[in-house]
Amino acid sequence: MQIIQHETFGELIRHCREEKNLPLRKVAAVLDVDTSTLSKMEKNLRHPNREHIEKLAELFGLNTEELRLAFLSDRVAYQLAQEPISEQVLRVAEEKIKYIRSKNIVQGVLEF
Amino acid sequence: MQIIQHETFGELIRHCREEKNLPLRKVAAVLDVDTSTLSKMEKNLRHPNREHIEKLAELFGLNTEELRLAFLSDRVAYQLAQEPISEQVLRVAEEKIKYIRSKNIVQGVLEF
DNA sequence: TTTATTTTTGACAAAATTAGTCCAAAATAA
DNA sequence: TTATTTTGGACTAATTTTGTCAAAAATAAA
Repeated sequence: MQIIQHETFGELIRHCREEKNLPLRKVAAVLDVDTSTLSKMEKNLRHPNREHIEKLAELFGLNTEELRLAFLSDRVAYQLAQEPISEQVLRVAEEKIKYIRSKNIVQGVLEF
Repeated sequence: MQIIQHETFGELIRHCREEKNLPLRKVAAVLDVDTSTLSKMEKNLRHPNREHIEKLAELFGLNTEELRLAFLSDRVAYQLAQEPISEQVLRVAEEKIKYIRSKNIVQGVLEF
């Protein structure tokens, strides 16, 4: 399955579910949540945790990382969508991440 | 004052305060919070709201946007610092923001 | 049509997170 | 020393987030 870049996490898992012709009921059972919760997740009204993402990835044959990418990028995008300075925020954030990581590396060993 | 890119929001406002030789007490009064709250803000243990940012910008003669940039980029950076895929997250988020904005523009009018 | 099944929605309580204060201790300056 | 500033922990209140339930709405099957 080819992931569309601007597809939200919710849209993505809904499309996967529809592709497999599964009712919410079935997928919700795998995640161990109510159908209502999953319905909201597909509408981005509830957010997945790591466990949800792992189970969904397994179920739909996706890479865990790409599902996590979809979720994390959604979160950042919605946090910044109304900010006129979003572009700069992303660039500065990228630099800060590099800086944080460089600080946490002591003689090649990661420390957190 | 020249803003250092990898300086956190907390570090930034502390440096500004020290430059003006103001005790926490004075700045906290402007923000209408306890010195303890401001101390934590300078250590990034509490976060500023829009009002705090505006008052701090005015007090230190900074642009509101650059202060907000410092705060928002911190938030994104700390959310993604432990994610191996942070770079991709930033790129996809950028695309999603463009997409969200394009959806919200109807005949040149912003709709939210 | 009916009937069964799936999906959506709002209301709600529980859980989790965040914010701000108080106060005492620690650090610093006078 | 003494005064002032800064810090940190404990705590409560406020806010946000989560998941469920139950009923309504939508869709599919008989």
